[in-house]
Amino acid sequence: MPQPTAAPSPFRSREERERDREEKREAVLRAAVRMFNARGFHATSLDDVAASLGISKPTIYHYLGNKEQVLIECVTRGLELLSEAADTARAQPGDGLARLRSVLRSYAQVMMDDFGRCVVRTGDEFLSAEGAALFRARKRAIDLSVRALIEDGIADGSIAPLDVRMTAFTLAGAINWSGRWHDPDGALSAEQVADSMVDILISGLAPRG
Amino acid sequence: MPQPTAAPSPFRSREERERDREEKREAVLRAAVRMFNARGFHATSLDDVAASLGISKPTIYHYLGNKEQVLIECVTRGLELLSEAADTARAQPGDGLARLRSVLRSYAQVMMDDFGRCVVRTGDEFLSAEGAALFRARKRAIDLSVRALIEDGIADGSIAPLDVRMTAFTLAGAINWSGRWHDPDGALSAEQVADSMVDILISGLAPRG
DNA sequence: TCCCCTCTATACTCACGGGTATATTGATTA
DNA sequence: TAATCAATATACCCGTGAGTATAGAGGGGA
Repeated sequence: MPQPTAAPSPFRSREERERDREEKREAVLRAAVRMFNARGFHATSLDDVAASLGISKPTIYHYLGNKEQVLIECVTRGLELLSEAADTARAQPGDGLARLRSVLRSYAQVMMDDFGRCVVRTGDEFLSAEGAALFRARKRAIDLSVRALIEDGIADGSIAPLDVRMTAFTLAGAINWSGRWHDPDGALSAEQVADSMVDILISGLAPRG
Repeated sequence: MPQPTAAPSPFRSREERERDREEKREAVLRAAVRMFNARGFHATSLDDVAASLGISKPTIYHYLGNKEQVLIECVTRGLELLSEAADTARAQPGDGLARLRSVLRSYAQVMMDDFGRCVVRTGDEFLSAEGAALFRARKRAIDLSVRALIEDGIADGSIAPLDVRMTAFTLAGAINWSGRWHDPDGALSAEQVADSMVDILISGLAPRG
């Protein structure tokens, strides 16, 4: 006889307690990433983050090792979203350009989200040597994903024969930057901005003959 | 009877001393901007900057008010170079697209230079309220300059009728980002990179019919 | 029932770094 | 020659913030 969900017991089972813990960890990360994005990593103290959740600093240390690890987890979340966006869109049907368009749109939307923004705003300077190496490796993987797609497009004729490396950097730059200026509470949704940017990048500025 | 320049006196005149002072100030700024770019503003102490010049911290304070002012001077240098690039290129002959191309190239080259890089890497978070306001105002002026150029191009038919604001952000983003990844000691010169990026942005990815 | 494990807080330590008080040297000026 | 000023250093103060030692409260299991 299953328990009615409307009458939850105050006694928590093993899994429930683990889920609670995970939830709290996530809450810390979400609070931290918002403050990092708003004020910068160095200008945000863990006391500030704790206060914004109504808890104290040692509680944060109970869930996460140290300040750098908080940042790394945030950045990792962002990078995972980005990789995911790239991989799922890449598996869709269509020619190279169509798939690239799809990837860029997803990519851009992630960039305007909290964790994506954190990826753009976090320079290698903020991380320890090992952290920075990991960070670079993951970013490189995403870059290679995009480059592969551009190569596909060039091969099938849907993309002009451009310098692949330079094209990837140019696209990434334009899109990354949106994480800097886009205001989530503004008039334009992330989706609208993403679509506009991608259209501009694909069509270019010069009028089509 | 003019002094032969080959036999400089060890006694300095008024102007010479002022020039010396200015030179030293510049040297501090150059050293600082390099370290800020390499390690980040907060991670760079003025002791570090001083040490890299073989001087001590109070000497820096002798030439500049405080740490924020050091950063503001660096950023201002960069913004001045950027404005200059925009204004001179804008005054050239040609249709809107040609002038925009010229502006973007100069802009990109500044971005890959020490002071330009500093502009991209410095978020509002690092500055005090007044500093940030000034910073934003100057960036906005440059943005408006670029938008005006895009509007000119649309008006004269050399640029497709795009959303001006979004186009300006997209272009700026792509170019700003080069300040993050371009390695001045690498194989590609700033000029080469600038030209490539601008070509890609203007022509887009889709093959020309 | 008693112990332990989880979660949380208070209150601390300690290093780092921005900024300053003060002394010194040497050149400029009265 | 005395007074002054620019340039520089040494040695300090002190706030901030990362990280920790310790304690207490309360549920779960033996």
